[in-house]
Amino acid sequence: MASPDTTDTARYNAKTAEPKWQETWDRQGCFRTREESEAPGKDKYYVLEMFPYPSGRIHMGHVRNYTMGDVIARFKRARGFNVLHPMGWDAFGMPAENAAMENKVHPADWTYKNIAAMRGQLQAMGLAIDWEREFATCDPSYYRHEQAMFLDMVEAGLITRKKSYVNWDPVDMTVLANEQVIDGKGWRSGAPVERRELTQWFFKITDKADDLLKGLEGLERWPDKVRIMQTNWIGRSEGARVFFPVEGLSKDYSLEVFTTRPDTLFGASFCALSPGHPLTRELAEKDAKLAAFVRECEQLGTSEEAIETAEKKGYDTGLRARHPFIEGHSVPVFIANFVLMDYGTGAIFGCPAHDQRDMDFARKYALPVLPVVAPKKLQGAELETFLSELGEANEAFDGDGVAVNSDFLNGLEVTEAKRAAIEKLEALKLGEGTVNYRLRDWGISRQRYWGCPIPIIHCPSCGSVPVPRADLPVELPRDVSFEKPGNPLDHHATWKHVACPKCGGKAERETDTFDTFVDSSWYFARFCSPKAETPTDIAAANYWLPVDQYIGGVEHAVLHLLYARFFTRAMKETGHVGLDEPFTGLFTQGMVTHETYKGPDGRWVAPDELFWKDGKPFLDEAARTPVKVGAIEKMSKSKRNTIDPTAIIDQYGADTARWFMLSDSPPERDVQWTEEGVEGAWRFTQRFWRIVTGDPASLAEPGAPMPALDEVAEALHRTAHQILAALTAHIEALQFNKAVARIYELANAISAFKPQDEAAGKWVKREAVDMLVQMAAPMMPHLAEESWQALGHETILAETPWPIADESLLVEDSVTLPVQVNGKRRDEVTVPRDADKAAVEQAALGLEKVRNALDGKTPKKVIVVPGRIVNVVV
RNA sequence: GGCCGCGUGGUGGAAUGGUAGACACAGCAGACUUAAAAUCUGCUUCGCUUUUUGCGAGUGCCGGUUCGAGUCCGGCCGCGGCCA
Repeated sequence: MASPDTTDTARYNAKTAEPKWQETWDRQGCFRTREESEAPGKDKYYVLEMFPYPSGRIHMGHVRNYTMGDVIARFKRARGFNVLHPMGWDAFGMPAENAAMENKVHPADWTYKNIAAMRGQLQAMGLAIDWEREFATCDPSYYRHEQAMFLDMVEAGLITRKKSYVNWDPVDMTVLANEQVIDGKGWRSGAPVERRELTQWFFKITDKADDLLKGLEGLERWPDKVRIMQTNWIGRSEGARVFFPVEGLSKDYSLEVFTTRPDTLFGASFCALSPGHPLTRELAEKDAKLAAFVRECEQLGTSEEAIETAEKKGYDTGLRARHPFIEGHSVPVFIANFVLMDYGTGAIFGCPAHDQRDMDFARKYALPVLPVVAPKKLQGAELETFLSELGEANEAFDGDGVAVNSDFLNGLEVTEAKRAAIEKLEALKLGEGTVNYRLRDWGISRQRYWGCPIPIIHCPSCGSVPVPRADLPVELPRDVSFEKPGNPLDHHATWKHVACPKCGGKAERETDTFDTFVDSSWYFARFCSPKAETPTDIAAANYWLPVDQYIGGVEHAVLHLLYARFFTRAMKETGHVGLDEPFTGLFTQGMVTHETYKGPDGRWVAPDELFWKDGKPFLDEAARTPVKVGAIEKMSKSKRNTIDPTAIIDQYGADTARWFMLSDSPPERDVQWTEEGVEGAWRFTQRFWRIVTGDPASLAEPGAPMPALDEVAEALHRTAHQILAALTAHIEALQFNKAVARIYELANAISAFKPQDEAAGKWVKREAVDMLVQMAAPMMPHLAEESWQALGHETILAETPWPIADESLLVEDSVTLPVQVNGKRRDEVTVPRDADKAAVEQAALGLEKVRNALDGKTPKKVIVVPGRIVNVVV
């Protein structure tokens, strides 16, 4: 085939056209944001794609994400909205420090260099972005406001400092996220990870758990999937706190446990404490064996999964806990590795018959298994059998049923029994009904350099003292070394030693920095007034927020989106914004995938290293070494199945890449990158250009008055307006693949158009071609501008209003209805649109094929759905 | 194991309960060309029928609701995601 970068003048040359139009848009300030006062009578529209981490190069996922956002931005602008469409950089984080350690480059230099490279790549995509609002979260001019808000939030009681377990890498001397722990070892050092207790800063997100849960109900333009994931993550569960007085201690002590199943209290056969429980600590001080057991537990990771899959282990303290309901009965107290200090009260009671974990534990330590719930339908002998089998079983029964062996609860169904048990506990003052959440407070301390410093000074006499506002920002020191393991801020010679702002005595800075999720929890608000002297300009924030359409990967369904929702509430409480929910519309796009290839040595082979012969890939041109085609997977460096967007843009142009990313696959689903697909997209850009410019003499002058239309001209006229209406609805609904199909349909209709009357033909073809170009503009903006100009228009398409479909052309005068006999299609009948049912029925029954199908029988019933279908029932 | 989503041609995918397969990719045939590429035209769910006309089957499987089911309901099978 011809090379895409040919200079043939009959071809559309993306290589020259694209930079030209990018420069024109830039020079004319087409995408500069208009403040409220500059846009009277316009509604605002804020479209935002999740901002990228500056890794160094954009990838196809970015291309897909930013193309979708750009289509919306351009479309909404053409539809008369005042649009905010900004871009920035999620610029703090570990990869910069890794690069510093590996390549001896300063994290700041590495980051800003990457930003410059990626900005250039994004600009080559021709995005309708207001670059004047760009910022990076590692700019002190950004993070100073984050520090100020942190202090506001400390004052507002939204933040707490407490101890918590972390994954500790003893070699790198750093805290690891759960996903950095692989098989219990640090991902970089390979050293066994320890659970360690550190004092850290926390946002009190659990205080807002109910509010965050309720808020989800109002987010109607969010995918249900994401709302369900957040609901599960918050994990609200109703249950009870129960007190078990402990015997065998020198003091009076009641163990507080949380349970979602107070109805199974009569089946309790032990209590278990978390290794981190205060009572455990106390006991461990006098019990070396217990202390050793606790240490062993701390070798385990902190993730629920790690704890869940580990072998259940316990340590019998010898203490007994008195049963709240059964006089004179007590159960043993264990320390158990599967009890989480962070969930509930850090202590449970075990009812082995009705909880699998408790069952496993009971069998291991030979504890009794007493069934206290049975399926309702079981009676007499069947019930006896069920209960005795469960008593011997290794499988717990956690289904619904009625209480048995449970004194005053007997016969009550689970829900009823829970309520009755709670009432009794409250009457006995041995417990109460309570709500527990799976959600934990958001720990934001990171023992790392490349993050926003926490603006606190620790003074031996005054405690944790906020850095005075006048001293903000607390800037990261530039002169740091990554030679030593651990946090460079912690062993910096001078930075951390300061005078206490309160007493003036010797004090030390907090050397932890913020979790980068903090940075991304408010950037959308900063975009409203990126240069303001305060974190937000409240008027600008009130105007632009909420984000009307937010677009990003589903991998952020829980953490980022939940934190941002919390942070917005916290900003509202501290007076920085005026709303609770930052994103009214959310769209989660699918991944970009590609085939994978494996060479004979089992190593992954990149697509551009292949030689194709007879549709099969080889490692060499002579086709001697075959390559195995593997699964279609998300593009990733490790599988070597990535395609570099810049290479594609160089070869085919940005419009081709954009068009391909929008074609075929529904945007929420994964899209497979294929060579054929991108070739097809490129060929269409050329065909588009030929349709528009191939025969200028066949088009009327722009703005020419409409002549009388003959039948064929009228048909194209209608088609164009119908397609316009459909495409407009598709883009509104973010159904880009369908919008693409409509463009093809119109292109096909124009190609197939055979005018009869010359004047009418010229006029409707001009209209159809103009519309085609305008409709394609959000998706292929450069090609559309070039076409628009070639069509003789004086305006810039980026500033031209969206065309309006003529409603009267959307309905046809006559309709063709399928005619079924007994639900089977036999023929079709064309009738006037407003024909009454009797007339349609008569026309349908008169059809020869229908009569044949009836075979002389009399119709029992004829169903006529106007404008839809006729069904003759025999 | 729980929750959620998805199963439609060779492929990606269309289809307010109303003509299943729009649109595209790939493939095949033809036109143009010395030839190829590009481009243009046509065909392309499967089976039966000599081609047409036509007939039959068909949206993972089984059943149900309905005049009518890819779509709604119940049960199964398979795949994917999240949580465990």
